[in-house]
Amino acid sequence: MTKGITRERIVTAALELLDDQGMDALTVRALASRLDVRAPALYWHVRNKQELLDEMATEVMRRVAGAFAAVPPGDGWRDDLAAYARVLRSEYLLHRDGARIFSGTRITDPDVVRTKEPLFERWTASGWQPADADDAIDLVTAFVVGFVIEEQERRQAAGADPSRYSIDQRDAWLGEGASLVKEAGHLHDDGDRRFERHLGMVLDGIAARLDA
Amino acid sequence: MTKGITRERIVTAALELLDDQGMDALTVRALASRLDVRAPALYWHVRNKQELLDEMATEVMRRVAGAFAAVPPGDGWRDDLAAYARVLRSEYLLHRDGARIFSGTRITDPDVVRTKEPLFERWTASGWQPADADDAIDLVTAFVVGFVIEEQERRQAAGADPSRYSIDQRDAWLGEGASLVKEAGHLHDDGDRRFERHLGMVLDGIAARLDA
DNA sequence: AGCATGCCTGAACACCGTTAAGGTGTCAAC
DNA sequence: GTTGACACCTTAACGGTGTTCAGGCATGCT
Repeated sequence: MTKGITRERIVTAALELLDDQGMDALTVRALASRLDVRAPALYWHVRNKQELLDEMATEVMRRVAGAFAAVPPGDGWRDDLAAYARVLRSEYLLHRDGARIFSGTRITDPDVVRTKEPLFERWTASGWQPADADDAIDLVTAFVVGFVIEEQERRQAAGADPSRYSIDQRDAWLGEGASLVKEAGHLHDDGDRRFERHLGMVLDGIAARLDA
Repeated sequence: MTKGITRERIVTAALELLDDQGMDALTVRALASRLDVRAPALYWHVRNKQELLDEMATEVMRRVAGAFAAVPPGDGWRDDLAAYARVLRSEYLLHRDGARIFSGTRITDPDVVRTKEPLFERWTASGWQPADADDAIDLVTAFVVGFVIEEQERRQAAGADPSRYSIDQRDAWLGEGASLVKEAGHLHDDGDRRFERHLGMVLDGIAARLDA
């Protein structure tokens, strides 16, 4: 193992540690140990733990931008937005509690923000105002964040206590009555299909407002 | 100050402490001190800090349910959903980092979940399937969560470093080019109007799929 | 009177993020 | 070839965290 510690190696090791052991185990000491180094060594490269977390979030968004750039341009804004939503979700899903941890954090790298420019160019060329494009991206982002937070919480709770998400268990927990709430729970699906269905509604809503 | 500590008093005191001082200051010792008691005393009433956080989240959702129940029934599902979205947002906004902290946490009180029943009754009576109602509520919830997470992050960052969100500062940070991204940033609005506009799009999307 | 039980305290443990002071290696200058 | 500067890492330590444990008052039941 090479001994040179760099800011980038710290960030990628931190993401690995997060995935392996979860947020609580992401301590400075554990991270240092994974890099074969003592804890204070990290403070030479990073101001403090918060800066490390910001850097991790930026790295995740960098990967989102990279993965999105690799997707061939779609046939209109709807394809583009759908591709962005899927990329964002899958990048969040790669990391434990990814959506909760990495959403709403300040991006520290301007290049990541600038990847939006080609999108804006395409959309304005087809008649959108920049403000519309901004609304559309932020709305889709908000939806994905909210969706994946709930998705990951559900997944994690099911992993920790499988009985918890059994239908019978839930019905019993709900007690008497509430038959429609129970019924809805029985029909509740998970995963990609649900995501695509909800995403479709969001895109329909954008279309209703902004499409000519 | 009465000396009897109860689970409820702990939870409300914890919410107050969170609002006053923020998440980092929400320590077991500080909370105990606010209740005129030493830290280990709390462990008689609460298993551990995680359970306390779950209980806080449930309390917030209980207040959402209460506030929503106080709203007169709307004229169709769209009014109901909009009212729910507004109540949820404002309850999140009441607490520092509310959306990030309280979203996607397991609700520990079945009564809170059961408040959805009357809504489901009204909507199915007017033609919706229970699965549709479930989709609609969850989609709106996801949107509100994502929206408010970003809203609170922005607000907090602006408070900590006002220059950070100045337009000139941002343009300089973005560097050369990216003119459309910059322009969109200039037009970006905040607060209630933005929320209502985005909420309207989400509801339009639901209407496009589920309305007859 | 005695005993159990409910609720709280004091002391302690292991671990956390972070800082301070000091060592080792590398490389440039003289 | 020695000296000095600097980058990078270590050991030691500080204050604070969540949590546990043994004990200590009250209160109420037998």
